[in-house]
Amino acid sequence: MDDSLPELGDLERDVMQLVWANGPVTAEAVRERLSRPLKESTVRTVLRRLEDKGYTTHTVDGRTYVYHAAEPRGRVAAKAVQRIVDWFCNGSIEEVLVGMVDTAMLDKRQLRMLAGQVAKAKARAKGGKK
Amino acid sequence: MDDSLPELGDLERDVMQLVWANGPVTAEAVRERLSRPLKESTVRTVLRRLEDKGYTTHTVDGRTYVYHAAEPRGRVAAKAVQRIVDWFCNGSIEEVLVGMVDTAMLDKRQLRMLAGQVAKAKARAKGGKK
DNA sequence: CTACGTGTGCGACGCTCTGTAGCGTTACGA
DNA sequence: TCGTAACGCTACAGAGCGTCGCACACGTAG
Repeated sequence: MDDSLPELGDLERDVMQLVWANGPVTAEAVRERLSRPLKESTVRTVLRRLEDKGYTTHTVDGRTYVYHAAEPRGRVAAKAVQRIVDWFCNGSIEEVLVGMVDTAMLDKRQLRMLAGQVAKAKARAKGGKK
Repeated sequence: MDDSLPELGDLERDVMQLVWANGPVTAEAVRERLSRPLKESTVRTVLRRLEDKGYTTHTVDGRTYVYHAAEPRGRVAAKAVQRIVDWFCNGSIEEVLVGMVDTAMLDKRQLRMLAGQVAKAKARAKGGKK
């Protein structure tokens, strides 16, 4: 698997959010929705860097680049978490999870819901995952 | 609560690991256990920066500084995760959790164990939480 | 009292990453 | 053929991090 994407800066993060939120987008589209008023070249540079880092891919429509998220948001977030767990290394996922519960990030409801998702994913995976 | 600690660089991370692993430590102690051979001043600088960032605190023993982890590892990891969830913002914890399950980071067993922890924490919290 | 060793903080330098652009180039559409 | 709209490339300044050297205290042996 293609793991461990490089970290992102603030602007890059914001842009990714837009990419995820508004389906495939063009540099212009991103620029328009950005809170800060930036030059197009700036946006393009960011988009390109994002692609270099493996966060996006682009297809060409006429002479316009259309950027797509390379991976769904949830997956990327999961990888980020994965990395945390990794450098916490010896620290098992459990340790982190416990920490989360301890910090009241997770409550019973979410856990229940999670269990449901697990079951679903499990079933799905049984069929066609590697 | 004092949330959101600054991010750490590679060396800083390694040092923190040592601090967590080997109880309170002195700069010398850290230096000795570090994989890379670094000058003491380097280690001290890192330790100091770590303290600035709020990851450690120090007490003085004679004229030697003894560094302690400001927060347990699990808690810090949880906060890191929290931050991911935050900048994923709209993205609820659920989304991330689902991503984890999807990436096979979490399996049923861990979920079950987690549920247990939740219950325990819940009970404890019932008494004195906000 | 003085000189030495040990532990400390501070300031610095080089490198990489990130935000932010300007510019030169190229391919349609009129 | 020319103007315009995209694009990529190169640049540049500021921040963060890894790495130190150096000057300054303080306790202790002469």
